[in-house]
Amino acid sequence: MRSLPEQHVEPLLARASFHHFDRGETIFLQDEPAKGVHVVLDGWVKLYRVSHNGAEAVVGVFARGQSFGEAVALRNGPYPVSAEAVTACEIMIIPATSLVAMMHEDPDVCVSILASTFSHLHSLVEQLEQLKAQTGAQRVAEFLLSLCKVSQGSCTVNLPYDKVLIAGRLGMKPESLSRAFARLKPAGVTIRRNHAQIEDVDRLREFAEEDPAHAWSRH
Amino acid sequence: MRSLPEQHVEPLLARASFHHFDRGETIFLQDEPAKGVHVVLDGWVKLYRVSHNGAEAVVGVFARGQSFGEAVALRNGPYPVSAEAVTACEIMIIPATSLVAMMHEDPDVCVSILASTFSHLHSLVEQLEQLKAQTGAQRVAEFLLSLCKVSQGSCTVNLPYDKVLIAGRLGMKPESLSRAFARLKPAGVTIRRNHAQIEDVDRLREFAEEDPAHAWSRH
DNA sequence: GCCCATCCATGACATTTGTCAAGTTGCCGC
DNA sequence: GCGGCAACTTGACAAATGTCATGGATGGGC
Repeated sequence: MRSLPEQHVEPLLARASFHHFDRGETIFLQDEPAKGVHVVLDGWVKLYRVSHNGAEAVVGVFARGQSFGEAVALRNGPYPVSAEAVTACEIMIIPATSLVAMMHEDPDVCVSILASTFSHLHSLVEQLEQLKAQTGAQRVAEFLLSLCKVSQGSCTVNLPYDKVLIAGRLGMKPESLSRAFARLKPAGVTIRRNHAQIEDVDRLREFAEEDPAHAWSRH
Repeated sequence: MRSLPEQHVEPLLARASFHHFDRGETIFLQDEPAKGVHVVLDGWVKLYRVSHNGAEAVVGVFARGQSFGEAVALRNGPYPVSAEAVTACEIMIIPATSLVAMMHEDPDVCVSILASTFSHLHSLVEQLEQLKAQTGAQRVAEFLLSLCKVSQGSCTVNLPYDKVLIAGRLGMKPESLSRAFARLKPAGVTIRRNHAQIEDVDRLREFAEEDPAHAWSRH
């Protein structure tokens, strides 16, 4: 939603509704009818699916400034995922009808919405690639790199949410995440509390991109 | 694209280009600039990503009548995935400029495009859920069920493409697919050549939805 | 300060999956 | 029919991950 043309922001804000959610509170559930586009003003939100057997698969974690539910709101369908506040949250909901009205006035709004939807699509594709092509430890490495502001040298990053959620986001159990952290130690990563110290970003990147199949052969 | 309002089909067809691809031929590569929306007229197309270490992750397999590349074409960005003809294919490419022009005339076209993009999004979310929450054998079971036309009783389905691709689509190696097929035998599935015989659809569904963690406990 | 709940790390073990190698099957051209 | 190729299956083994149980650290409430 950040790409929305400036002149349209005001009227949308006027028709939006604002909500507070406490940590752990459900924002909406899978299969509920869509209320509109959700924009995170503050806090963290996770999107997840619960499968038949009860397992939970985290599909995305959203921070301040990000939005979700564009496509589903405009189609007026049911949510394909559930949403839960991971921390206390402020959420803005823009009713689909406002967006539709605006789309009729200015087709560029379509492109903005498509842009946002596309970035979700892209993120899902990346998650799939990582799940299929990387080991747990490598996914953790990528995750740390994505939080890292510098592109070389050393760096300390803050783990943005608790480890159970990080594990879920990366498609593993918390125990596996712990072990993955341990396995990153030789690559120069130290975990203390909710901080991760990276000795050398390039070294970590190399670790993340190496072929898992050949990892053992190098001594 | 099937949901496109009727009156717009003709002008799009007039500006579209048509292409033939042989089996195994590359349709486009990741990071190439997008040419437009691709519609499969005949054959099968796979979308995939190649990660740093060379592993290939299949992200989608498309059949006659399906389209892909909507969002990326309209954003004018690079493809996030590569596309390859799995069988000989006929592909129609609709230039993004035609779509943009049409969007300006009729905002409902936006909704059609969003609908298509959304269904891709949904499919990716489902894949993620399955990868994270189900065992290989269960994913194979779901795959067979999705090919199955009947909703109960017995059924014979045709495996639409070769097993290497099925394995890739389900996030496993061909060897694991073979073993998964073997494990489905007790659930009433027999594989012969490229046909799968399902004794009882409900029984298979039950197998697919059972909690993998408790699978061993039931004798 | 102390207790307790929560989060996290670790170990032992079962299961699953990948890897490598070998064997089987069916198909095609001759 | 025969060779030869490609697709597939199977087995043995190693690595990765999940499961369950335990114990340690941290931080809040009293």
